[in-house]
Amino acid sequence: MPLTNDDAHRRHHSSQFQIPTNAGDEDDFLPSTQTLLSSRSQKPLATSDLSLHISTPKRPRRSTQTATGKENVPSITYRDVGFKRQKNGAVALDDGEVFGASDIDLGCSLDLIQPSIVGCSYETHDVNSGEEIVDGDDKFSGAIDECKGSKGKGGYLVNSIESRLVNSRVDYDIGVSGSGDDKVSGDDFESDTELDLLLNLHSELDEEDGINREGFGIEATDFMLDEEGLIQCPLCGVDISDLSDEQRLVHTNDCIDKVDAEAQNVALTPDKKQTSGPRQSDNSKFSTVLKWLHDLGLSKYEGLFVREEVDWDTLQWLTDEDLNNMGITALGPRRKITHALSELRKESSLVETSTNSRAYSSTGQQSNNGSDGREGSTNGTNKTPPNKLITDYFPGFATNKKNPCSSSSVQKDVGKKIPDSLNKGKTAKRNVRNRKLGNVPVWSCIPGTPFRVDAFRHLRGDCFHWFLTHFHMDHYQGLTKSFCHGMIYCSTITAKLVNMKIGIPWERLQVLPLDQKINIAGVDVTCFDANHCPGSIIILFEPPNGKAVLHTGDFRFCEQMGGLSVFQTCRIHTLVLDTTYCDPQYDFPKQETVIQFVIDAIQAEAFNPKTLFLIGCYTIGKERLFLEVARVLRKKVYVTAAKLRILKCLGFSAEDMKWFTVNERESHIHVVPLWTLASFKRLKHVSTQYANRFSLIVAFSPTGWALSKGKKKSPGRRWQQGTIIRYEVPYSEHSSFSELKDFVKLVSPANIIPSVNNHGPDSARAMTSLLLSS
DNA sequence: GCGATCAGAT
DNA sequence: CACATCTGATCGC
Repeated sequence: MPLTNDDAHRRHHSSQFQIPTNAGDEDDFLPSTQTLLSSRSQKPLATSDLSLHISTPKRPRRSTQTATGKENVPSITYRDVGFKRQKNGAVALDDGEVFGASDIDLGCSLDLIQPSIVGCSYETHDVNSGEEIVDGDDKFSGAIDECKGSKGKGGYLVNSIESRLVNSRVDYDIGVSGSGDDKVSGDDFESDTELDLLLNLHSELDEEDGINREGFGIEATDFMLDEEGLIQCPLCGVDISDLSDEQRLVHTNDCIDKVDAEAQNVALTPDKKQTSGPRQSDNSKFSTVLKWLHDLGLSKYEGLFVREEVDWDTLQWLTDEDLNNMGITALGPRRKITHALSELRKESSLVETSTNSRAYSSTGQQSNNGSDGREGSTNGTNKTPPNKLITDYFPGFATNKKNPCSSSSVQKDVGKKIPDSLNKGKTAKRNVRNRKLGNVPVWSCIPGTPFRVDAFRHLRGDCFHWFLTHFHMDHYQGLTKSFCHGMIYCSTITAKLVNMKIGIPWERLQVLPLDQKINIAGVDVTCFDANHCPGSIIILFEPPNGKAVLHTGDFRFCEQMGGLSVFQTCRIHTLVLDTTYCDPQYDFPKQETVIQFVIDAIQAEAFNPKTLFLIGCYTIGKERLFLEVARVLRKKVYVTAAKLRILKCLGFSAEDMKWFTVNERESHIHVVPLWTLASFKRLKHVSTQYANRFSLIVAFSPTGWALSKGKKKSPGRRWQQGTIIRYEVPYSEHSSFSELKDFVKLVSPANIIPSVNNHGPDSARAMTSLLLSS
């Protein structure tokens, strides 16, 4: 049942948004054709720019079958939003689940905001808008202030670009080139726009690539060169200089398989140990600890140490706080232990890399913790040699690019399919990421420290210090409220979200300040804003061994970051790098450029008052995009109450917050989850629901993948089906290829560990063109 | 019945 | 591809 005018009238209306009246009759309105756009746009430039060719989406739309054979039809349902229909027909948010995952599914909010459409009374809306959305968490206010304080220092929030957007000449670098072979409307472009750069990128890189191949022997760069220039197997260290490239791969792959098999054999137990009892299965690894305790005359704490699964490695890094947390509340015993521990550390610092063989490494092969093996290749060479290839920083990269299931055959044409005999789909991918070190991926271990980063999928008793770089599912996955493995370190914003959404008690959360060195377990730790999503951090670890490790988490390199003095003053030994877009094909524009594009596109279409604009976002992420749209256009954007609650955690100023409204009548720009925009099917559903109020939907999908492979040089895409237009805009919260390049150049690490190893076979080559010295 | 985990989806 | 997420099934408590 469509919303009637009467219904609309009875809802309270806001004057905030003035609908332009100069548009043609709504009946006139044709589903945005290129001509129409051009002729009506306030900015001819923008409209011509928008004239991307309309292509058929590649993915066939089909309903998917669940495992049970049930039709999995995406739909907007009450259940999706986690609210309840009340007796009177009104709908209320289900408070008990306000922050349940589904509750944040803003895309499903249409039922909520348009209850009459689905047969509810208007009280519903009142229920909604009158919903108590005040957090009531005063205890956080200090923390939030702290966040705000960081604004001026170059945090996520600092990149307010409003003034630049308003004043600067519009750079239509994106969404302007049509299919890629169209000529860009000449007058409107300067010759040296980013677009040109984009267009030239591929050829340039190809050339570069060629040079590399000839000059340096690109195929060999996947392997480690030792100091004498011999090529070593990244796994066993054997000299393989004399082998052909293929033979080298074969050799390496065999090694991987061996290591993997070993890791499988020994590592299966820890994960399964719930069933067999945590203690007995690997009691031996605690025996040294227990003996040590006994020698100190503290046998009575044996139980605690076993319960917390403190093995010898973990022991070395326990702090007084840890001991207290474990339940050793008496000061005397804690003193005794910490003193004994400091003695231990002194000893072990003499033998620098000497972490004892890891718990699950029964084979003698160093199977864990990132501090070993890998470092051997670059050990001692803090100075970066000139013309070092990027893959020189990826010891064992050959192992990563290889499909783990392709065993030991050399294959460049292996394609995407993984042999059925082994893993399939995502499982296989995970194995790619996690291979090499048994269970714990290399990138989550910080060499020289007892720390893990974003490794909650691999919780173990051998670690007490868990860092979380930001609050995205793929980084906190595995973290549940029953977490009992020590302390979690993260930013204020992340801590707040972790506490709220997962229910981790504050006692387990340690907030890390920004731009300020602190000491944790004998390691200096400094955090910087990662410019990824709110609360995201880059972490610098300076362990006693002098080999600084910089872990970027997910990050987008930006000017402010380049200005940080640490990167110049501190020698970074190991860089754990977000390599999501470490491929020349990903060279998207600056965020502000994309934001400007979105703003202009909205303006171009806004002559039609019956246009609904949708902007995609994540639970956390892409805020800057819709906030800037709101600020520049001076229009509020609609968010659901649940989303607003999240936004309130992110440290935005009161001034910024006023651009958000939970009253959808106040805005024709709605913020929705990205996946709502993923398919036209869903968009059509939205369109149907809004049939009375809107005749056109313009959706923006902000994603770095907008520039991916199949899409070639088209820098942003416009799709249209009937009265629905969807733009894929290259708004990325990860570093582009060239930004990665700049960052690596700036940091000049001796060693790089990629945190994303999901590149196909070809990208190895692409990576090699990442020359440091260029 | 609930939470944790995983497989399979967009 | 998969940025990050959702959904359903399964298992253990």
